[in-house]
Amino acid sequence: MIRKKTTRPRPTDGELEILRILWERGESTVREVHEVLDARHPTGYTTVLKLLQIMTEKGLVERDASERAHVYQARIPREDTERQLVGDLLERAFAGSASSLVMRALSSKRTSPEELARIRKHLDEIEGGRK
Amino acid sequence: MIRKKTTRPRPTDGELEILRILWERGESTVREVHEVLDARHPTGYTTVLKLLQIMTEKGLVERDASERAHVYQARIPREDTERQLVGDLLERAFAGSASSLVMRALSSKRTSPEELARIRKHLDEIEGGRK
DNA sequence: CTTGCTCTACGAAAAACTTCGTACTAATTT
DNA sequence: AAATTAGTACGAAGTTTTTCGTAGAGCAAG
Repeated sequence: MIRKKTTRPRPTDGELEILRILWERGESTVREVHEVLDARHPTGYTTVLKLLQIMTEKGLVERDASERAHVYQARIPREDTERQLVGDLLERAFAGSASSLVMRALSSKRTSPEELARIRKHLDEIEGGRK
Repeated sequence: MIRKKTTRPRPTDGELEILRILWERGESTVREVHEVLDARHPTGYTTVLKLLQIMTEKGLVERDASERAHVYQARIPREDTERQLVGDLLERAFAGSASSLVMRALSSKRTSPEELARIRKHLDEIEGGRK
């Protein structure tokens, strides 16, 4: 199969849910992923299996089939995916204006003083590094 | 048809594109929306028409059929939609951590000093208002 | 009036996602 | 050894999104 050079499409909702579990837990079997997912919202075992198989085809995860229960792990880094998703939303809904996006993010949900402080620190780092 | 009380599903990519045009232009005919959209990426006229019809059914836009060329306008405010989208992403990908999201937003694309200043101002306003 | 343009309505195909049932195989228990 | 359990593979159905083609109505020129 030929590798796509173009940018990856955003992961779907289902894919992202699974990726997050794999990022957190690291290598996991279908059963393990299913347990976490099923607790959040009832899901059939084979549903998770199928999704993992599709994600393997798409190159989102990697499968180790050496054991009977295959072991999966994410193949795309969390940071990259987060950047992709937020960058996509930035263009799609905010015409590239980061300040609008940040403003909405902060108004969508009460943000703790600690969070706000962390954001300030990021800003300092960025501006510091640029000056 | 019965009106859903639960939260609206996120607008799809196509819907968002059209909503943005309506937010910008205000009331518009299919032809007007099509012109803008087609310039961005080639789209058939009836494709836009159909999408607007579906969006009417879904309650995303409102149609004024008094003239021969129906006139559409967005029925959901831009701010609400932006908040919805960013809030959704916040939960879906960042487990509610606004600072992580902001950090990624800023790293997904170089942000101008003006933008950064604007963000600082938002932070000031939020913290000021809270104290 | 008839031809042609501009619209809307509607059906429907194609792709992408989600979900699950069934079949089959390998291991484990009784 | 037979029965149960734990897995994978695969097909397929249901839904949602995207995209158009075709039909038909209304109006305006010729």
